[in-house]
Amino acid sequence: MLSGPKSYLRENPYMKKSREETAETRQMIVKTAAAEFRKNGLQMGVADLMSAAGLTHGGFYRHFQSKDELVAEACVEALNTLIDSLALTASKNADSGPLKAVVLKYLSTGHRDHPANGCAFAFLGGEIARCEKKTREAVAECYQRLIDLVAGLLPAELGDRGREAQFIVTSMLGAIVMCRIPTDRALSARILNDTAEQIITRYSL
Amino acid sequence: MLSGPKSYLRENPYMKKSREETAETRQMIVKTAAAEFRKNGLQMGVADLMSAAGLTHGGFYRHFQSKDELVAEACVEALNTLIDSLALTASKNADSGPLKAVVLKYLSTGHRDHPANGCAFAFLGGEIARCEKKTREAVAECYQRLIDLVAGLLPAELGDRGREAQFIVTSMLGAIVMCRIPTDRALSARILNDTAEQIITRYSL
DNA sequence: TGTACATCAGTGAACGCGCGTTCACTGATGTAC
DNA sequence: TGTACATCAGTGAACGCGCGTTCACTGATGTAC
Repeated sequence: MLSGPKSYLRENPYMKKSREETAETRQMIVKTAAAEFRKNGLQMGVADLMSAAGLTHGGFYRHFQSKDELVAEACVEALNTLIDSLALTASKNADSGPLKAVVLKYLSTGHRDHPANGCAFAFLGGEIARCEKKTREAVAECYQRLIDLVAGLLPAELGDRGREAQFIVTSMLGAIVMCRIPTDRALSARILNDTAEQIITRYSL
Repeated sequence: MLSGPKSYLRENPYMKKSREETAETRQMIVKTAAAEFRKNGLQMGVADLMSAAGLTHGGFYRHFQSKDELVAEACVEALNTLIDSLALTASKNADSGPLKAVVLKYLSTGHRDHPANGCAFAFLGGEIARCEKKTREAVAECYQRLIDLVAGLLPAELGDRGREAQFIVTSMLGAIVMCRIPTDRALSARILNDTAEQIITRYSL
């Protein structure tokens, strides 16, 4: 194969370095899109996205078949990064209430005010629900990952930790969706604080 | 004034019937938009919206200064209609658990599958958060209305009914946002049922 | 009451603009021998 | 090693299309006298 006819060459790992660099560029576009979509919504344009990544729009289709493909990957990237960072928060607070730390981090004004690093379920949920099947399924898998993380932080005594985790996650999600609507900062903060307090009290975190 | 010079005529209620009909048409456009926006998102076009209302796009600006003006009114219309219908459900079930009936109606697959009549917080929340101040403030007032409705259905013994209501509403909201993402109907239904069960159990509804 | 005029909701063509996507081209890099 | 050639990420102009908005026009209805 390695010394085979020309038509086979494309399937072999020639030009390794170039391919690695290309993959890095692609990943950088995905990461940029993950931030920009959360800030501006999924209707943000390909040209603006590429320029936020320091490139011009024409090169976009060297990396992606369509904008939809990027949307799917960017949502998954955004969610996995968020879940990783919540898992890190949990392990950093393993001794002093890991779930409490996760809840307080998720329901913080910092989360509310920095959509670029925030929860794509909350910032883009409505739009994702209108996306194509593949995107929705990939995002649903991330949801499962988040549920599993939270379930693992709940006391083993609890009857059905998955169900409790589901409730905790959707509660927090709803609070972040809602708290971003009012322009009244006090009302907004109250939504976050009330929800955090309810969860912490109910689960004695 | 009534017999004053021409320049004053516009301020008087001449052509009463026409003005009423115009107001009805305008209201019909708002109601159509309230449904269409929830189905397709706020980025839905003015031309499609007007054609869904049985009109052509050109007439739009006889009724609204801009699309943003319609967006604000349509969101408020959608939310008030939803809140009214939940209040009706509560009063119909005044004897047999009004809040339980409200929770089960909100967290139903019927709600999930019929966005045209659904909760604009859940279906459009992320997009509304990116709207202009006026829209966000008007929507936040509707949120307060919903909180007050739910708070009024909670037992008076509860310490802070507003806070409890806030938690119930954001939990339900988060569940509806999330349940619309998976294509797996079983997972989707589980999100709704788990949340309903948790709320009903916790508040002994 | 009848006639001439004014109003204005609704129509459909047109506006400039930005969208997702395509394409001919460039130039840096890797391959062939 | 040196030279001729192939690859392909990235560029920027261009594509058709749909967007929000404007405008000259229409025709039904109301007003003036």
